Amino acid sequence: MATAIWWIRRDLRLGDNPTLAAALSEGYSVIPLFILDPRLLKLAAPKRKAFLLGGLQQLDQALRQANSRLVIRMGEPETVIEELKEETEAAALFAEEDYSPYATRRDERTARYIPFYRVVGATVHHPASVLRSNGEPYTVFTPFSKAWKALPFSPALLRAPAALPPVRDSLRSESLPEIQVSTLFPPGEEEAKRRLERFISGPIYEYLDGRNRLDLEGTSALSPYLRFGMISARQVALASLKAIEDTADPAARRSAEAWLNELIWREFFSAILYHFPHVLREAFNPTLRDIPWQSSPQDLEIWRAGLTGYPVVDAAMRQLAETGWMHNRGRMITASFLTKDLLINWQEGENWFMSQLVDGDPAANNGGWQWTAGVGTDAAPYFRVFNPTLQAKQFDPQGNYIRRWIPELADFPVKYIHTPWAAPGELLRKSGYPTPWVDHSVARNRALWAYSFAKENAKKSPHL
DNA sequence: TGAAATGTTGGGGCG
DNA sequence: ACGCCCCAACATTTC
Repeated sequence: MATAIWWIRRDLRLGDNPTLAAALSEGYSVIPLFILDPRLLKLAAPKRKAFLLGGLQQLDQALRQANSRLVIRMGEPETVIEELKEETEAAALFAEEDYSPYATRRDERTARYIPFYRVVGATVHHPASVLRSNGEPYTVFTPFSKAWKALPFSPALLRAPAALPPVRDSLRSESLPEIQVSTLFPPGEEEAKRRLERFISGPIYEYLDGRNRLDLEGTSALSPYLRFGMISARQVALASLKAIEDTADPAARRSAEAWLNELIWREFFSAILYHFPHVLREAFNPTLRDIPWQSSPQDLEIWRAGLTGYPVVDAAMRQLAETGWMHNRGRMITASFLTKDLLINWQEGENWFMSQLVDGDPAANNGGWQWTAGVGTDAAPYFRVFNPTLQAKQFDPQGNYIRRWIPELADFPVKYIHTPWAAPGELLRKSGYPTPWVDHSVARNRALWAYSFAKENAKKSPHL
C-alpha cells in the first residue's frame, strides 16, 4: 500500500474534507501532517495560535478514534515534507489549496520535491472558476455573487471516515504545549457543527436585523471555525441554502439569503486576493494610494487601547483585545474611526486586527479594511463616514454592549451612555472615562478633504 | 452594510 | 374662506 501525506493547513476537520477523501480514494495509506511553520506562527495573534493548537488537539483525538493520529512537526515546510517523504517513502502529497500569496509560493516550491495534489476546499468555488464572460475576474461584489450563485456545486457532503489507515508509532511528532482553551471559542469540528446547527435553527431567520445589533448575539460566530476549516465552506453554504428553502416567510427568507451573502463575501475577498495579490501591499483603487495619512503613534495607541472617548469605538476595541473577536458592525465602526476620524493608514488597522483576531484571515481582513477605508474593490464610497454616536444609538440602543466592555460606564444611564461627554460633570469625572480624543464633525471634514485631495492629485498625475 | 445638507410637500395654526 | 407661514416628514442631493 503506497503512502501519501495529507498536509493539513486550513482544513482541521474529518467531515466533508475533499482532500482527505481524495487521498483515501486513491488507495493511499494516509499520514495526517500538520507543520508548525515558525514564519507563520510568529505572525499569528496569541489567541489565534491558541485556537489553532487546541484545534490540532481536537483533530488528533478525532483521528485516534478512527485509528490514525496527527503527526505534528515544527520547521520550514519544504524541509519537513522532504524529511517525512524520506522516512515514510511517501509517493504523494495532498493538501487543500490555500490561495494566499505566501501559501501559493510555498506550495509551488514544495511541488518540486513530491507529486503534490492540491484540492479545492477552502472555498465552495475556486477563485479561478468565478469569472466574467470575458474571462476576467470580478471586482464588484454583486455581479460576483450572481455568478457564484449560478455555479452548481455538489450537494453531497463527504462523510468523516470511521476508520483510517494506522500511522506507525515510530513516526516522530511534536507534543503540543499546554494551552488554555477559550470558553468563548472552544476549538474543534464538533463545536463548529453545534454552532451552525444553533444558528440555522433560528437566528438565521432574523439575521437581517440581528447581524447589526452589537448588544445581541445575532451572528453565527463561526468565523474562527471557517478560518481553520473546522467546518467547510460547503457545509455552511448548503446549510444556508436549506434554511432558505425551509421557510415560506419572505422576511425570514431574505434574512437567510443575507447570511449566505456573507459567505459569498468571504469567497469574493478570497478571489480578490487570488487575482490581485498586490492588495496586501497597496490599495486596490490606484487613485487612493496617496492619501495624506497622519502618522501619529499616540492616536494609534489610543485607538488600539479603546480610549478614544467614543464609547462604541472603545467597547469594540476592548472586545477585540480581550476576546480576539469583534462584532462585524464593530469592525466597520472602528475601521471607519481609524481611517476617517484619525486619518491613519488603513494598513495600520489591518495589521493590528491580524495581531489580535482569532479569525484573522489575510483575504477577509484585507478586504474588509480596504472596503471600509473606501480604497478597495466595490468599496464604500470614501465620503461614507460613520458617525460613531449615531451608529451606537442605532445598533446598541440601550448601550448594553457599551456597558459590557467599558466598566467605567457600567453605571451610566441610557441618556448619557452614547454621549458621556454630555453627562453631568460629576458623573463623568467619577467614571474616569475620557472625553472625545477628536471632534467627529471636524475630523469628518478633514477626512473628506484628504481623500478628495488624493483623488485630485491622482487625476493630475495619472503616471503615479 | 452613511450622514449631512438641501429640497419638497402638505397639514395645521393663525390673521 | 383664504393666503401665509411654520415645520415635521419625507425625498433628493451632496459630501
